[in-house]
Amino acid sequence: MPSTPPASPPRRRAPRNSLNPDRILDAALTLLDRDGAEAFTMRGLAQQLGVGTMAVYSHFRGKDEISDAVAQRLLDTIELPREGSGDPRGELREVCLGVYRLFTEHPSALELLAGRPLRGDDAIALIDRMLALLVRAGLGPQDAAHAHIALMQYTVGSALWNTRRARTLCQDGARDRVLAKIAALDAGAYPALVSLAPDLLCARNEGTGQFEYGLDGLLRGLLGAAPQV
Amino acid sequence: MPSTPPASPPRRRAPRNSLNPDRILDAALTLLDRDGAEAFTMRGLAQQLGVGTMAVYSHFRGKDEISDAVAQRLLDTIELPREGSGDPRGELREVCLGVYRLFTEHPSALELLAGRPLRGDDAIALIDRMLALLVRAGLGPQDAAHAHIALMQYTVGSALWNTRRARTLCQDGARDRVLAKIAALDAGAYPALVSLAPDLLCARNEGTGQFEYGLDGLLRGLLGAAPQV
DNA sequence: ACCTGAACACCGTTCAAGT
DNA sequence: ACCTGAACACCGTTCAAGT
Repeated sequence: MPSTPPASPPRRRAPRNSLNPDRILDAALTLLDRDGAEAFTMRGLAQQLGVGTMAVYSHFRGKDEISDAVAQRLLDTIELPREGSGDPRGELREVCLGVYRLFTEHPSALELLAGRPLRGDDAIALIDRMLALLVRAGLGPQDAAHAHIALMQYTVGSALWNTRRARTLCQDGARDRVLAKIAALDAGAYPALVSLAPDLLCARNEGTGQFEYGLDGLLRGLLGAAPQV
Repeated sequence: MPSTPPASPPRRRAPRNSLNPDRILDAALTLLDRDGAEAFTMRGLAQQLGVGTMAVYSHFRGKDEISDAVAQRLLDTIELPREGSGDPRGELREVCLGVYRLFTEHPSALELLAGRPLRGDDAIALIDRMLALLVRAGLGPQDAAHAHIALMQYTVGSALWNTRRARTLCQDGARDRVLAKIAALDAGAYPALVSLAPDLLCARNEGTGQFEYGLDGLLRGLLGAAPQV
């Protein structure tokens, strides 16, 4: 059938002001969450918007600027617990959980934020809040600074760990291959691993339980001995 | 000068067996460490080897297989402390420091390993060792599993944090821009951050000091109260 | 068997041109 | 001003061909 038109007919020219930074960022976040940062392309973004590839460049300098803007917007969505007069440890827990949730709900945020300096007001507010809580918990300036960084590192590391694990385990048959590998382990050579394998697998599937286990341990170790459930 | 030959004359055909997997992985690691995972390309690798782009494909299926092999080789270089009968906490510290050092000395290793399941024997040995130490420290099976994952997450997060920070701070003027940003902060709006800014900057430049601070805190919190220097 | 260049289907981005 | 396609310099990889 020689005269068949192409399957997707050439898009009509987009009306004059149909595009704007907000619409672009919405589409970018949708694609980022759906396909991951690695698969995020300018061409795909334009297609999602129903627009020529270069149209986006009228609103953003390029891909990096879009990634930055998406990251910034995500940071702004972190909910800080309302200023409480209660124990600072509980509030610190909430703040870290908020950051963790952001990163696990938007896995691409990790890749977007990991490399860039935090320069949004909300990120600043978050850091200030954590530091104030650490001081209120009784830490001196240097301890508070160290503790703040340690908490952020643990939180980011946990989120990264989980999202990467999730991605590799979602592939077809990956789960079975892991189980087979474990079953094949030599119990003589790796006794601890073999006997704890069920617990390891179980710990992984716990959602935020694993994160909270380490977070509570870290807070306990950093803030002092108060047992607190 | 119309007859000038091209600056780099076409490479002679490479002798028959000059290439082998080891030479390829050596070159790959060199490039990865020098330019980062993002800048690592098959074409660049072939050029580094003085060989046509496609020559590498005779020894590896593709880029992913090379990345996997490099990651595996790096993992194998982690030195486990010799089996000690002493306190498990000190040994756990050493193991985590070893992993941390690997990741900070080879920043690309993080990107290579973060997404892939650990399937080398040395990685297995490392996990087994950590679990055994945690059990020896008195943790039950589930606690040991949780603690092991938390320690890995913290270690990976710290290394990621540092290498990314280092990369962005190495760019020209980035350091000054950060300082200017801090100086411009409103002390009324962000009192804790402003007063602790010097401590934060200082904590960052400490090398492994910051990492050890959090690691000791985490070990203290996970293993129990024994104070230990 | 090992190494080669040309070619394909991608990518981000520059550019000159349309409206 | 905003949107467009063609073109450029990249990328990983397939392929048929050289040695």
